[in-house]
Amino acid sequence: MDEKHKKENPLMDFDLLKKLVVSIGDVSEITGVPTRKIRYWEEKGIIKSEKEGEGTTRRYNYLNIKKILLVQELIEEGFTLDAAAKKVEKRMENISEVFRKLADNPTSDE
DNA sequence: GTTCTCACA
DNA sequence: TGTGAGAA
Repeated sequence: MDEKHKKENPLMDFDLLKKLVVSIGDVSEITGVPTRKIRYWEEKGIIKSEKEGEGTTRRYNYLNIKKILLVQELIEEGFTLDAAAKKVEKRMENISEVFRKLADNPTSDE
């Protein structure tokens, strides 16, 4: 049906996604993962968060949330943190690449 | 609301 | 592996 992008799709608001940065509490609500667990994973080095300027609060962007989501799914399937982390790292490479591509060139039809 | 540490299952 | 409780 749609062969070309005539208008902007709200579901493809990559600019918003790239600017989307929330705290650990919001991530726990979105991912359903307790804040304790998120800090625990980061403590193990599975996930990484960015510090907000002068604040010490962790800030997570879309990629971080996606990573947490992937880890959670894998662990629930029976994988361990290290195993899940490895698989997620692999996935993140593709995800970040595709995401960057789409966000930088949303008018490309492929 | 967030951070950290100590301790437990 | 994940959580509870206390303290700031």
